[in-house]
Amino acid sequence: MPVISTPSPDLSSILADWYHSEARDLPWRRKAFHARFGAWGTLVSEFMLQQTPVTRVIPRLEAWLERWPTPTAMSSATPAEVVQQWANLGYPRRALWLHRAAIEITARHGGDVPRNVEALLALSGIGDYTARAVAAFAFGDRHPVVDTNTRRVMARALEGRSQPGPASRRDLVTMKALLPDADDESAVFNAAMMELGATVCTSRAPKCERCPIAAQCAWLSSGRPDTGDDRRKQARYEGSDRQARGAVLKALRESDAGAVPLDAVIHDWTDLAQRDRAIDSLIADGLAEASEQMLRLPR
DNA sequence: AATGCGTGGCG
DNA sequence: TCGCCAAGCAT
Repeated sequence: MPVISTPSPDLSSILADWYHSEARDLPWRRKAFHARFGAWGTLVSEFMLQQTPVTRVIPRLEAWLERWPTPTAMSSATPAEVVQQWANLGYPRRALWLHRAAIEITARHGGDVPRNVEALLALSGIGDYTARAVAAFAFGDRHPVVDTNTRRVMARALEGRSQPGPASRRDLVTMKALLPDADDESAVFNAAMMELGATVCTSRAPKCERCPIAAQCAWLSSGRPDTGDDRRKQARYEGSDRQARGAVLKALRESDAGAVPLDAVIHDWTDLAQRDRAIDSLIADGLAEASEQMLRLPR
């Protein structure tokens, strides 16, 4: 009988095999995409993917990059143009932050997206996730990339919980300990953990029968217990201030004249105090400006 | 550290 | 129908 036992493959090689055969063919994973747009392409895709689903980002990304193929190109745009191009991707402050980041990259880094995580973190709109995603996926460096997907996979596979707890910087430490030693393998590991969480180890109705690491999952082996969910619930959108802001901004984006009379902005809105609140807060956020009783996108 | 911030698809 | 959820960030 066999004297030589086959070593059981480690987590990272199982995930790498699975990733290479099962991962979705997304634009930002193509070699041609990196050849055309470099790290800027990765950075823009990551901004758009902050809380906006992949399927909604895909049709908007290429148009953005064709209009502004480099940080320097985008740095000379106006906020109004950027917010307009962002359209209905949601959370329009991200468009302003991306614009500021482009200006900062042009000023501080000669127009080249920095590779260093500290430098990336110093840019507007870039936090722990985006900084390391750019460093790992655009530059191939070894950093723990922690997002909602990897946190859920770690919570289930490692802790046996049905949902992760609130996001914590400790997650970075946990993820880093799982990374393979080699830079390139570590980038694949990050991508594979995210892909697994996005397509198999989903928040609701996870497809454990299709999971490549089912055999080593603490949650599955203990019978998928409901361990509770201490994540904060999302506030209701219907009737919210956010909905009012969204309606005002939509009106500004769609205004042919580029400006709307203040008293005509979402004129059919029933809660007038809420409408005024929305306008004031958009101005405070730099997403709108008022002059001569007109409201417009910021110039 | 808890909150506020868009929008739309899906079960 | 309607609540859940989505590659987070700044304050």
